[in-house]
Amino acid sequence: MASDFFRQVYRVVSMIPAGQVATYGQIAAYVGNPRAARTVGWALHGLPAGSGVPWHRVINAQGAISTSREGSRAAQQRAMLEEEGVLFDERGRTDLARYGWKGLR
DNA sequence: ATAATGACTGGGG
DNA sequence: ACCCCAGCCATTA
Repeated sequence: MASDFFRQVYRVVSMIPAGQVATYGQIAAYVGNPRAARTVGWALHGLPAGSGVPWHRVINAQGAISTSREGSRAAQQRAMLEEEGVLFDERGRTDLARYGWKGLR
């Protein structure tokens, strides 16, 4: 566990500013593997609570929460994002064009 | 080393 | 918009 890949993922996710969200594919691209979106999800899956990593700011390319397809974590993720200013529509989606993280630039 | 799995993504019907 | 399918990748058994 905790391979270099995971650490890179954690580092990138930690860079996401509050009030903004990034997609799994985007994180994957930042670590050098734009095709490893699934692996990014896997990395966050094994991430313990209180690790300091804002995993809740990572969502799928559709701007929706995919957290294990359902569960208490999904609801909590939505709540945390709303608290940061990220609003969801009726369909549970965010406006990536507005909240999407553009990167460090 | 091979097979299965999963918090993904994009393309096609 | 919705549903289904195939491709991709690192980790785990």
